[in-house]
Amino acid sequence: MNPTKQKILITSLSLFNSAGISNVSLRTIADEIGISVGNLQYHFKKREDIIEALYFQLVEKIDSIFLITGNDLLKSFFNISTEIITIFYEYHFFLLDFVTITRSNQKIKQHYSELSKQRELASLSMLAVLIKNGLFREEVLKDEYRSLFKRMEILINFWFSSILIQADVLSKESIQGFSLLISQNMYPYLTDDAKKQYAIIFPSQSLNKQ
Amino acid sequence: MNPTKQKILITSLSLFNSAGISNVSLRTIADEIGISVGNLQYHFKKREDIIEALYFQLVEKIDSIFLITGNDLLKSFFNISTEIITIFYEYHFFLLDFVTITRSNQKIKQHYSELSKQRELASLSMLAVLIKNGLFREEVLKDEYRSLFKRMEILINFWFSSILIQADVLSKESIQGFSLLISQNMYPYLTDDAKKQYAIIFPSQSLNKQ
DNA sequence: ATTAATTTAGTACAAATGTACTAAAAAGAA
DNA sequence: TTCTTTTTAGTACATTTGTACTAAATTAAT
Repeated sequence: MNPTKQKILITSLSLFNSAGISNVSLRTIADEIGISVGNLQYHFKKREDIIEALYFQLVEKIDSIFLITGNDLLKSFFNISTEIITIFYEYHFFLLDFVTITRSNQKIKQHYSELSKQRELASLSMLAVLIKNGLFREEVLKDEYRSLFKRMEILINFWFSSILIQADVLSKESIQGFSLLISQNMYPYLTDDAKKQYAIIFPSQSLNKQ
Repeated sequence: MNPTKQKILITSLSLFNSAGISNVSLRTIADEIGISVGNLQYHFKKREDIIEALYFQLVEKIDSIFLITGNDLLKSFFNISTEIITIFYEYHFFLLDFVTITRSNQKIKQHYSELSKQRELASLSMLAVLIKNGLFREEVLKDEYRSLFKRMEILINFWFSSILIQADVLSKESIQGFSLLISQNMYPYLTDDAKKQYAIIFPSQSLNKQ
């Protein structure tokens, strides 16, 4: 890719993340790089185009996660959400303005909508495997795991938002808090066998029984 | 309250909800009411002041929920989240732009931050009562119910956002989906006794055992 | 009825933003 | 070299937005 184009994407990402999309104009980006707005416009006709490009970068990175599959089934299941949130952190501007972006960009909205459906199917079939391997219990409520997926999706998409509505800055440490949240969300669905493994994977969460 | 002032708040709320804050200017509001911008400015010096006023309206309404306590402990516990989300729907503009608003308004951010802490304490003591009454099980992980509260908070705050990043419009029906999500989030923490009650409260969620 | 306070309308302005357009400079191809 | 294409810079413009300011109109008070 054209080095200028690449520089624009990297700088935009950094500025978007730290200041929020609405506070970053084309001039801000151009000034930060040290090029003219005309030049910037030559590479990206509209501001939306930059956001779109970054979105598809993000999607690609997330996709690559699902290609790697570990040996320890349960552990890799927990790891996936940590890996996702780590990449999401790199692009957190997008999540912080998720609603605004999809509101003004139909292309991204439609793409994400499709993606979400695919992810749901993939997650449910992943869960089916975990059940078959005796790690997750069977459903005891109707659509229980679809509901679990939905909740996970919301937690992942809006975790950083939930931090920033209270804190002044977003730091990388917030990723750890997320892992705790997610693992505890899963816990009740584990079989007794898997719960023992859980205690080994997350020893700090264990209760000191008296 | 001054009738014009009241009209401004009602109209602003309606416009904010349907178009999103960023697409509603002072002129839009004034035009919609049929008054001058000058007049509007007389009542609310800055656009932020309208948002602030609406925020505190919202907070007040939510507060009033916690004053009412039903007889059936478990049922009223489930009802609370439905009541909250119903009021949130009335003010959904706020939740859809939660990050943007708190980013530019320190007063709201700090107030919400305090509020959140209070709500956490209130929820945990509520849960303590439910445990004492044999409806919720004891914690089996460290800070398990704090984590549950956190998850509930995120789901409540960003439920409408999670709908709108995929759908084109937000309808009142989305409230039902939320109730399902929340009740299923609670289910694993219920005692066997409470699970039986659950099956009565939410018969449609029961699995037809074969 | 006169005065004072409140409410409303209208105008104007400065700042910012996306974007269109032109021309120069640099790079590549023949 | 000469010609073309790509890349860059610079200028200019239309629009929007929040907001300040002035003056008229309305309402309340005495």
